Amino acid sequence: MNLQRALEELKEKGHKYTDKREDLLRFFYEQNGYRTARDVKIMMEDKYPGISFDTIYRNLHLFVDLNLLEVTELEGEKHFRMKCESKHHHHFICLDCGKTKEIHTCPMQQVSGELQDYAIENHKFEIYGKCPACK
Amino acid sequence: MNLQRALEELKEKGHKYTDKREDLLRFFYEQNGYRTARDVKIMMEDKYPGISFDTIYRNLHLFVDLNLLEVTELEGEKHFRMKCESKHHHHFICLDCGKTKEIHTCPMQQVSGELQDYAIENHKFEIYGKCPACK
DNA sequence: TTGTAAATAAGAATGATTCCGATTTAACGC
DNA sequence: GCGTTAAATCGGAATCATTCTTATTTACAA
Repeated sequence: MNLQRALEELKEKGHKYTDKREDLLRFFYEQNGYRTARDVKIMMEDKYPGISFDTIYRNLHLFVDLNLLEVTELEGEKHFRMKCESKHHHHFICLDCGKTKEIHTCPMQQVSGELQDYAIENHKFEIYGKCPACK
Repeated sequence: MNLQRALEELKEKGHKYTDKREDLLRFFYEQNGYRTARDVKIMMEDKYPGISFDTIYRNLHLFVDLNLLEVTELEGEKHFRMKCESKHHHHFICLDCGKTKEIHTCPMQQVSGELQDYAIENHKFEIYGKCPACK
């Protein structure tokens, strides 16, 4: 899903187009890593001085609901990244720069047998460390 | 490791014995699930009215450092549980009651090949849902 | 028993996130 | 284009988890 398609999706679901939303989405589409609300604010303040955290969080959560972004919790802070289009996978996350690498191993098939009477809702498999550039 | 052994460990590392520390550890040893600092405070207030969050957090972190407790981040809050003694494994976590079930599948062996030039520091594999009792 | 460093209490401070009331704006129909 | 209206935004206060600070208390070794 590219930026144009994402913006159409927004409209189809009855949300309004705003410059801020386009720029926020573009920010995530232009990188391959997790970013915090604070990162977003710093980036947006160039063009929109005085943009409020309320706007940023509201939109981040909207985009997560619309499945345009995904979120993970790291060091007491929510981190967001563009939603991957490729088939189900997990991520290595660089603790320095936030960049990610896809991991195409998922242990859930082997696990299901161990959880017969449990209602599985979701799962998280993440690997943390330093990417080659930050090492 | 049982409660007595944990308390000895405390002393060996040069920390003092206090009733609060014993009760805090016992609380975790008596259950099999993740609990928040708030949960601990509520439990402790019966016996120690006016116990401060500072004391609770300080001790929780001390016990994590001493490898007596482990911690995970869930819904914007840190959750703690007794450190498991059995060999490396992961957990199913009930989103209602916090109780856990050990998962004896770890995908890290298969993954290492995908991360040749990366410095892996740690990883997290957790499954979330409802346990049989809460379902 | 006493000295001292560790532990604790109480409450202020911090940092991320959410809420609220007032204002602005996108989009729709005319 | 113009007016209407619900959605979006702003600015700042509020909230919630967590940490810090300062003064006081306590465990325990000598």
